[in-house]
Amino acid sequence: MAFEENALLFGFDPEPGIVAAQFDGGSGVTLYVRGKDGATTTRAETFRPYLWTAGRPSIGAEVVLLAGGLAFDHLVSFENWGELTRARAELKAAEHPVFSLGDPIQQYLLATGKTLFKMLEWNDLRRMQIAVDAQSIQLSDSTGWSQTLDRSELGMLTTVIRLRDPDVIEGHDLFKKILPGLAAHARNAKVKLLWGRDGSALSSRPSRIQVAEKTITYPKYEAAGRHFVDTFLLAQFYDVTARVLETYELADIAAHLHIPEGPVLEQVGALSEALGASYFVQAKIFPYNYQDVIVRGSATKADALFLREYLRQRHSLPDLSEPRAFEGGYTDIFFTGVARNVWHCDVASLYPSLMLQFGCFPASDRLGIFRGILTDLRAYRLQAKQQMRDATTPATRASLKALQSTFKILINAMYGYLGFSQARFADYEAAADVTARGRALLRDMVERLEALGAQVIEIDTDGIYFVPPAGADLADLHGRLAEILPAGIDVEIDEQYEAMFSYKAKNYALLDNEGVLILRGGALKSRGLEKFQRLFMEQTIRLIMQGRGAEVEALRAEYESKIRNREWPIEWLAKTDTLQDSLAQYARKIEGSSRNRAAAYELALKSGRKFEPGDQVAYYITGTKKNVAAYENARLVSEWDAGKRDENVEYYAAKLQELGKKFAPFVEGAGPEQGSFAF
DNA sequence: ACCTGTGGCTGATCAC
DNA sequence: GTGATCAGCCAC
Repeated sequence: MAFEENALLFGFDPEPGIVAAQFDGGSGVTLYVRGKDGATTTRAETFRPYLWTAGRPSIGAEVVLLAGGLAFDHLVSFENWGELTRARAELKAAEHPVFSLGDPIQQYLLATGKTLFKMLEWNDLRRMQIAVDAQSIQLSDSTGWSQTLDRSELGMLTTVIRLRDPDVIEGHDLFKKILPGLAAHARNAKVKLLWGRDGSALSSRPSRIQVAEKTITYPKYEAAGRHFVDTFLLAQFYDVTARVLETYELADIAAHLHIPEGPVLEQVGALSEALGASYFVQAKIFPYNYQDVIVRGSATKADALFLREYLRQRHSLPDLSEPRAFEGGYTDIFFTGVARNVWHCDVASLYPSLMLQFGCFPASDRLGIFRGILTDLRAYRLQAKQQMRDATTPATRASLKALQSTFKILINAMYGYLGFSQARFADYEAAADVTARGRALLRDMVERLEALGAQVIEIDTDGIYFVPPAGADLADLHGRLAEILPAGIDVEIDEQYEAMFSYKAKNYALLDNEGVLILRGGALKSRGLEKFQRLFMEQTIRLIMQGRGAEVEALRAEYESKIRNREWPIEWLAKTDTLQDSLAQYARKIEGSSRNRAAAYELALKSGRKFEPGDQVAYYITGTKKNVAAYENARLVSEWDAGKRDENVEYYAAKLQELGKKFAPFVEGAGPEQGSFAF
C-alpha cells in the first residue's frame, strides 16, 4: 500500500511482518515476525535506552548534541534500562531538566522507525477469542477452530494457547473479569499461566485509562509477544463519540453494531474486528504495541510522530509550554420551539481546514513537519474513501474503511494537539487563532443566511440549523452561502428535516423525513436520567413536534398512575452513575468538605464490595416523602425485591411533575406561539 | 500511571 | 427558598 511509504506517518523503517515487540528489562528487544509462509520467527535486537536533557548532563553516559538550539538539546543513551532509570532519578534530584519516554517498546520503535504489522492485512493476524462461565472456558480463533475446556483445565488452556500461538487474545471484560478470574484460579491450583511466546508467565499490574471524562482503573495484563484486547474497553472508546450504548454488555453492543445474534465467541470476534480494525492500522503508524496503541490518547500518539522525526534528524526539542486557557467554538441559539422544514449546513472539517488555510501551526516546529502531516492525512483520507467506494471485495472495503476512519481520527486529533499541555509542540496561540477564525466564519455565515431570508435556529462550532427562505433552491442557496467563504473552506448543506424542536443550546430534537426522531444534548437524553424520564421526554417531544401538545397532559397522567401503582420494572426508575473517584478519594473529599455526598458512592461504601473508578452503580430511591436526600434513601438495584416494592412513589411522581413543567411552555394550546416562523 | 480541546445543561447537595 | 458549587454527561 502506497500510504505505508510515508515515513513521517508510518515510520522510516519499512520492515514488514512484525507482530509484537517484547522488552527484556535490560537492553534486549525480541521481535516476533510473521514470514511470507505464515510462520512466526523471533529475532533478538539490542538498543540503547535514551532520554533528552536541556544542557549537557553531568553523568557518565553517551551524549549527543542535537541541532537547532531548542531547550532539550542533548540526547543521552545508556547501556540498559536500569542505568537509564538511575540516571533519570539523579538528574531529577539535581533539578536538571530531563525528558524521557516511560515505555521501553515505544523508545525502541521510535528510535528505529519500525512499527508493527507493516505489509500485513487484518486477516493475517492470529486472533484467539476467550470466554469463561461458571463451568467452562470457551476458545475459538480466526482460523475457525474452537474448543471448550473445563474451568479446572488451566494446564490444558496454557498448552492450547502455546499450540494455537495467537498474536492477539480477545475477550469481553478480559481485564476486569476473565483474566483476574483465571489468575486467581491458577494461584489456588498452584499452576502457572505460561502464556508468553517465550514461555514466560502472564503478568499484571495496576493501570488506568482515560475514556473521555472517565478514568477507569484496571489490572493491565501482559503476555510476552502477544496482545490482549478487551472488547469492553473498545466499546467504551467507541461510545465516547457514538453515545448510543445503554450498557456495555456484549449483546447490547453487538445489537447496536448490527452484529448478528450468535455464540458469545463469535460476537467477541466480530466486535473486536468492527471496533479494533482502526487500531490495527494505528499500530502500523505509531511506535507502540497493538495492545498499547488502543489505550493511548490520540494527542499523545500524535506527539510520538513529532518525536520520532525530530529524533531521526537529531534535532533538539522545545520546552513544554505553560498551559493557557483559550476560547473554543461559537455556540448560540436564536429560537426555541418547533420549526418545520429545517436544513443544516456544515463546514467540512472546519479546524483542520482553517489550520491549513491560515497556517495555524506550532511555532516551535522548526522542522515544519506539522503542515505536511496534516496535508498528507487529508489527502490520504480522501484517497482511501475513494478506494473504499471502488473496492470489489468486502474484506478490501472493510480494511479501507478502517484506514480512512483512522486518518479521520488523526486529522481531528491535530487541533486538540495544539492545546494539549503535555504535547511537546503545543501552541496555545495557534489553537486560539484557529477557534477565533472559526467563530468569525460562523458569524459571517449566520449573517449571510439571514440576509438571504433564512431563519437561523441554532449554531454550534461548525454547523448551523436554519429554516430556508420560502421556495429556496438548495443548490442556489448553497452557492450564495459558499461565496462568502475564504478559499479552502467548504460548506455543505448536508441534512434536511421535517421538523426541529429547539430547546436549549446543544439540546434539540430532529424529526427526519422517515419519521425517525433524533435527540441531542444532555438535557434530553443523558444517561444521568432515569429511563422513565428519557421515555417520557421522547414521547412528549414527539407529540410537541407533531402538533399534538394537547395530548401531553394525558401522557403525564398515565405515567403518574404507573408510578403510583408501582407497575414498572425497577430499572425504569433506577439511575446508573459511574464512579469517578476511588472510594478512598471520595471519603477524603467528604472529610475535607470539598465535595458533597452522593448516593452512588454511599451505596458502594455500604456494600463492602470492591469498587474502582469507572465502575457503575445502579440504584433507586426509597422512602415515602417527596423530599428526601437521595444519598440517605438509596438502594442498589441488585438488592431489589419485587415482592416488597419499596420505591418512593412520591419522589418519582414529583420528578415527573418537574419534567412536565420543563416542557409546559412548548405545550400550551399546542400552538406555535413560541415559534413565529413555525410553518 | 495516565492524560486532545472548550462550551453548555442538569441534578444533588449545602450554606445562607 | 435561593444561589453557589460540584459532578456527570453531552455536543462539537
